[in-house]
Amino acid sequence: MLIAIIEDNNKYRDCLAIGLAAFPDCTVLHKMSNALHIDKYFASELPDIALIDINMPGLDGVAAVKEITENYPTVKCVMLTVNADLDMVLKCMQHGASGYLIKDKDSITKIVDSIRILHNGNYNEEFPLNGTLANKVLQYFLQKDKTVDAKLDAYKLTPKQKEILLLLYNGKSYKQIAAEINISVDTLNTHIKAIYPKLNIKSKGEIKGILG
Amino acid sequence: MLIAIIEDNNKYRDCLAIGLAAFPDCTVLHKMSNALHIDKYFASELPDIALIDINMPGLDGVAAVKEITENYPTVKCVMLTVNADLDMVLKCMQHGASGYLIKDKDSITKIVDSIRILHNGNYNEEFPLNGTLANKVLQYFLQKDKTVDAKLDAYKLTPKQKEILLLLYNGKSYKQIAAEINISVDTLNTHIKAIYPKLNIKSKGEIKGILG
DNA sequence: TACAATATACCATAAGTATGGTATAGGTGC
DNA sequence: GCACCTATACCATACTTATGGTATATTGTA
Repeated sequence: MLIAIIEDNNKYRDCLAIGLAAFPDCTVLHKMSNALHIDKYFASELPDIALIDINMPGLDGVAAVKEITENYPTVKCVMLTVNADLDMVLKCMQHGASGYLIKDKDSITKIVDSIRILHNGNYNEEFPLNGTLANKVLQYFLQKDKTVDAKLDAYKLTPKQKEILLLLYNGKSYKQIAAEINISVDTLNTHIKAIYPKLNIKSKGEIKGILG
Repeated sequence: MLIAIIEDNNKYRDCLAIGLAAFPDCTVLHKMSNALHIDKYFASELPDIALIDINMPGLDGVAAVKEITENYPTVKCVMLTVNADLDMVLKCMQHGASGYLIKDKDSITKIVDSIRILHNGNYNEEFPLNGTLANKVLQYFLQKDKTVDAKLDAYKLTPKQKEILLLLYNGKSYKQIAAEINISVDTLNTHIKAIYPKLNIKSKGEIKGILG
């Protein structure tokens, strides 16, 4: 497997390169201290896997993933980071990262195992993910999947407010809602003035962010 | 921790009870061979945790979870099963199960660890899940998330239009979107005038109806 | 080269949404 | 009874979103 390492910390980068070289099926093709010269390196030879540090000065890891997946779709990106930040993981996933490992907790062996899985298997079927992160991501999706009704309970809304919120959530206009539940648009406005502060939002659009 | 075991296999039930009793912080409160008499047992004393076998004759494990979470919301349900069936996991999650472990792969120690986490922590923050299953569930949700992208393809939108539609879908205001993708609000309006007819809609709110 | 498609931008107007205020009637609980 | 919450309604104003029109620069392609 041909590997590119994009990591600003010289020590860790070299350490990783040496560690990987110890595995007969791993060849470290490129070593970069930032993501600015990806094109230059990749022009000579394309790696199978790019190990990318998230926290880098200049062009950061997330941007690097985006660039690689867009311009070099055959290269699979595995993120390396010290912090298990859910937002970062989701961002990287959205931009097409293929895996997410944590520097301290995941050993070289674990890294090699992960990239082997990626290299041999189907990108869509495997996403090497650190256990702690897997749980966080899972929670995120579970939260997202929880029934809307259950979520509404958390905001101490009255039955009327729930009813209205659901109609808003389903994309209906004020007119439609007022007609449907037989109140005036003014009354509807009054209800909404009570609902939004409870959810800490300021517009219809943000309801999606609350209820998924 | 007070534990109830609901498991039709006598051998495994007793084995589990004995195993759990070896941990000083575990007390097996009830042992049941089916889920029919939950009320009778729970009337005398409520457990903290219910370990529930999925495959039981009569009232099955999924139904048991439902009954317990509805009537005894303080009791946390951990499912035990031999098969890593994704559908089952999702069903149990929807009905409020707090964890999902596999009989053969997850040892007693793992079970105890899991219920300790549940007992001490917040139900919303932890969901003990067998690693194999975690991956499956993760894939399921990732796949589910991808369908939005697939749906967009059906409407023959340009990349810019897709980008804008997704931002609209996520509840962002015109101002926010214009700032995010560095175009003027006027240009954004022009794009939207091109997008809505393609989707046969007339307002932001209706996007939810299209993309779910 | 010329055409089509895309992306950009501005103007104007109408419709919808957000937020402030004020007010009345019915129900709950102390 | 009185305070409190809920639901109802109206007024006014500001902001956001929707839709019409017109126009220009870029890109790819017939």
